Amino acid sequence: MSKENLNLPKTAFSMKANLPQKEPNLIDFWGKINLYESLRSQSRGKEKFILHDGPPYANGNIHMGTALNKILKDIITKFHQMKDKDSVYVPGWDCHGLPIEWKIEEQYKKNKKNKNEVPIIEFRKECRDFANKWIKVHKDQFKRLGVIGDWDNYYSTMSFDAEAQIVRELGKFLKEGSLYKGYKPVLWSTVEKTALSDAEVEYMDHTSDTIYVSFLIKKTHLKDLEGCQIIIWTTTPWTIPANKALAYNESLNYLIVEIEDDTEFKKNKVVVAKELLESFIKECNIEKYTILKEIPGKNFKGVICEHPFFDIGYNYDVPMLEARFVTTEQGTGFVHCAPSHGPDDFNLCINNGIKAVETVDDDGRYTNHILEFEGTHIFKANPIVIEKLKETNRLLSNGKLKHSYPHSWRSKAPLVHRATQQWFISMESHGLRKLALKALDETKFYPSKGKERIRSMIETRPDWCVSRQRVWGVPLPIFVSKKDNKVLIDDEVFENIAKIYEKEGSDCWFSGDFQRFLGNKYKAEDFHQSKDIVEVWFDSGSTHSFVLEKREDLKWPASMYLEGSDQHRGWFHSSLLESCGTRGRAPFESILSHGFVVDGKGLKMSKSLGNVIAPEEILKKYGADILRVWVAASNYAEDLRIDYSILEQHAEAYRKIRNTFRYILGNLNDKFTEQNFIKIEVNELPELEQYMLHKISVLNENFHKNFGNYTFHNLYKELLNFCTVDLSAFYFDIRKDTLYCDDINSKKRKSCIILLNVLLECLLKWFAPILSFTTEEIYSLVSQNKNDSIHLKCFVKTPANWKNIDIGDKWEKVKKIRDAANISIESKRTEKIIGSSLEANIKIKLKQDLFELSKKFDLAEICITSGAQIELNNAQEDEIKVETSKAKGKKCKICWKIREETCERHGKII
RNA sequence: GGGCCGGUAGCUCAGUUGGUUAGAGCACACCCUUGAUAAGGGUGGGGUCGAAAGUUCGAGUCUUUCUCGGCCCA
Repeated sequence: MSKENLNLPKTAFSMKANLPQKEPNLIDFWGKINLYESLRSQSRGKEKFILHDGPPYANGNIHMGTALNKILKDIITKFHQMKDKDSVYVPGWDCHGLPIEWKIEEQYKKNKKNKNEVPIIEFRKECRDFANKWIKVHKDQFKRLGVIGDWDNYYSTMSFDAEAQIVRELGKFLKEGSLYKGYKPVLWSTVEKTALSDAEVEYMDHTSDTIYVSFLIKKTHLKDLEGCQIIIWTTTPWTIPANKALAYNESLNYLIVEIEDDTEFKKNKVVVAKELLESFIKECNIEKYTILKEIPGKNFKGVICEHPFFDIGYNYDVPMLEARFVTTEQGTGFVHCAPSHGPDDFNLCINNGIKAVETVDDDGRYTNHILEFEGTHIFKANPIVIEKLKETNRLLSNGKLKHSYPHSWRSKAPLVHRATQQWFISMESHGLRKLALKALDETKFYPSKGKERIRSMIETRPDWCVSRQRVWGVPLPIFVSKKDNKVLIDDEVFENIAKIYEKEGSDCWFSGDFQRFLGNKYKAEDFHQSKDIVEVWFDSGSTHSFVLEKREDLKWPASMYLEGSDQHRGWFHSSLLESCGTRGRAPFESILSHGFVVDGKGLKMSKSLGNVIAPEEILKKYGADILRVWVAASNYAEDLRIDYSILEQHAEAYRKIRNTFRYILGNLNDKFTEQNFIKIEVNELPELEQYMLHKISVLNENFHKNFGNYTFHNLYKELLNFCTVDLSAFYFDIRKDTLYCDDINSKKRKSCIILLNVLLECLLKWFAPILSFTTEEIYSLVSQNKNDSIHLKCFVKTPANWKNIDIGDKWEKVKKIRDAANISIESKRTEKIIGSSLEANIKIKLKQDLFELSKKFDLAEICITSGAQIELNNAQEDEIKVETSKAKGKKCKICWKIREETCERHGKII
C-alpha cells in the first residue's frame, strides 16, 4: 500500500550540477591521485599518440579561442588515451618576441625610464619574468578547463635548451647555405625600430599625401615621345628621392596630351593611360587640353627619363620598365619605383639590375644615399619633397587620400617599406618549397580543405626572413668575417654556442665578449657579431626539434598538430618549413584546424561591438563541462558561434544527460557492478534488453567512426539523442514499471539492472573525454577504489553477439505501433477522457505481418497502458489503427495499472 | 581590392552519386504525470534550404552573379 513495497530510485548524485563549485575539487582530486603520472605509467609501451601543443603566446588572459583550442586538444588526447594508447600532452608557451618587449617598454614609459639606458641583459630579464608570470596564469586557466597534461614539465621557447636547439637548427640552414644575407625592403616600424612579421601588421585607415609628378623623357627612339613628360601618381611622396625607375604595363594604351591651361605647364606634353585620362584631368584641375596621340604601352620599352630632382644632383637615368602590377585602378598607368621601398619595386628593379640601397635608417631618417635631404625623417619629408617638386616645376597637383594602410599591431604606427639587411631562408636554393609541398601531400588534414589553404601559401610565399632587429629573442648565431665579409660556418662553433646556452641561456650573447663562442679556433677581433635576433615564428617552428625529438615520452613526428585556421600561415607553416629544411619532412602526421569563435550572429568578437564573452564568465556561470559540451557540439570545421542563449541550450542538454545518469544511479542505488560484457547471456535477457544491447553496439560503432573522423559534433549528437530518445523516452519509461514494481529478485528486473550497469559504464566512458568533470564525479561515487579515475579507463568493447539486426528491425516496427498508440492516446487525453497512459486500454488493428510479430510482445507494457489487444486488420489502407478507451476496473495501488480483477503482481501484497 | 571557406527551422547539427510532401535533438505551445519531481512522458506548430538567374523532366545538392559573415593576404 505504501511506498515501502516499491523500489524507488535513490542516489547521492544530485540533480543540480553545481559545476562551478564542484569542478575545482575534481581538479584537486586529479592532482592528489597524480592522474597524469598514473596515465603515463599504466600506458608505458603502448602505441603513442602525440598531439604536439602549439604554444600560445605568454601574454594576457586566455580568450574563447584559446579555451576552444585547449579543450579540443584535451578531448582528442583523452579519446586516444581511452583507445588504449599512450596519449601524451605536453603544453608549451611561445615566449620571445615583440609584444612582450612592447609591454616592458610600456612599463618603462609609465615609470619615465629610458629604454636605451637599460642594459640589454636587464631588459631581457624583465621580458623573461613577464613571460613566466603569464605562463603561470595560463597554466591555472587551462587546468581549470579540465585539461590533463604534463603541467609540471611544460615546454617554452625561452627555456635554455630551447634556445640552444634553435641555434643548432639555424646552424643547419647556415651550413647548407640556404640561409643567406639579403637586402630587401621589409615592412618596417620606425617607432619600434624593427621589421615586422606579417602577423604583426594590421591594416587601418590612414590619410596619405598624394601627388602627381612628371618625369621628363630624356631618351627615346620614338619621335612622338620626345620632350614628353611621364606622369606618375603616388601616395608616398617621401619615396620620390629614392626613385630609380618607372613602370608601365604593355597591355595598356596611353595618350599624349598637350596642356593648354595658362599655367606653368602650358604647352607641356604629358603622357597618361587612356583609361585614366579623365580622373587625371579632374584631379590636376586641367581645363583645356588636346589629345595628340594614342600610343600602345609597349612603345615605352627602352625609354629613359630624368629624375624630377635632376637639377639638384639626381642626375642618374630613370629607365622605364614593363610590369604587370601596373593597373588602371588608380593613378596614371605609370608607377614610380623605389626599389628600397616596395616589394614590387624591388623585384622589378632587381630583375633589371637595379639594386636597393639603404635609403632610410632605422629611425626613419634619410641616409647619405639621399642627396639634399639626408637626416630628414620620412614622416616629415612629404611637405619638403612636395615643395621641392613645385620648385623644380614637376608637381601637377597634390591632395589627400584616406585608404587602408599597414600599421603596427602594437604601436598602431603606420609602417613603411624599407630596405634593410636581413637574413633569409631561401625557398628555392635547396628545394625547400618542393619538399614542403611534398610533405603536405603526405599529411592528413581535418577538415580536408586545410590542405589547399596551406598549399597555395607555400606555392607563392617568398623567402623566409628570419632576422629581427630587436633584443627579446634568440640571437642569430652569425659571425661575419671582417676580412672577406663571409659568414662563419663551423659546426663546432654552433655547437659551442648551443652548449653555452644550455647552461646559461642566450642572454650571454649580449655580454660583449663573444670570444668564448668562437673557442680557440677563431679570434673575435676578426669578426662582426650579429646583433639580430631570430624571428619568433622560427622559434615556434622549431618546437618539434626541442620538444618532440628531445623528450623520451614523446615521438617525432607528432601524430597531430591542432590549431586555429589562421595557423595555416602561422605555426603549421613555420613548423613545416623548418622541419622540411632540416629533416626533409613535416613534423606532423596530421593537422586539425578549427574555425574562429564568433558571436551568436556570426560576427567576430570585439570590444567595440560588446559581444565578447570571456571563458572566465562561462566557468563562473556554467562550469567547464558546459564549455566542453559547447566545443564538442559545435562544428569546428567552420566558425563556432557562442552567446548566452547558445550556452543555455547546451546547459539544458547537459541537464538531460545528467538526469540520464541520475536515473541509472538511482535505480542501482549507486551500486555499480561492472559487467563482463562477453559473459552476458544475451539470449537469456528479455527482448527489450536485447534490443538495447543492439542499440548500444550500433551506437558504439558510430562513436568510433565519428571519433576516427574527429567529427565530435556528430558523435555528441548521437550520444545526446541516445540519452533522450532511446533511454529517457523509451527504455527508461517502459522499465520504470519493472524497476519500481517488480520483485527485486525477478529475472526481468535483474536483467534490467544488468543493462543499467552496462549503460552506466558505456555512457561514462563515451562521455568521459567531453564531460571530464561530471563523469569523474559519477565515477568517484560508484568506484570501489577511491583513487581511481574514469580517465584511466579504456573504451568499452561491445561483443559481436550484441549486434542483432533482426531484433533491431523488429523493434523499429514495434516502435511504429507505439507511435500510433501514442497518437490515439493523446486524442483521448485532449478529450479529457483519460489522463495518464495507464488509464488507457488500447485496441490495435494490424495487418498480417505486424499482427504476427506483435503476438510475441506485451504491447501494454511497451505502450505503458493498462491493457492492449491486437486484432488482424484486413483492410487495405491504414497499416496501424489504434483505438483508445478508458481502462475498466480499479487502479492497483502499487503499479497503478487498472485491473478488473486484483492485480496479478500485487494483489497479495495489498 | 585579391585568395580560400561558409550561410538548411529560434538554437546546435544531418541531408549519401541532383530524384517522392527537406530530417534529428533542443527550444517553443498545449496536454498528461507528480513513484527520475527546480525532473519525466505525450502531441503539435515551425523551414520559398542567404538572394536572383541559369542548366535539367527534376536543384538544398550543379553553373553564374549578387549579398552577408569568417580567416588569410594586399
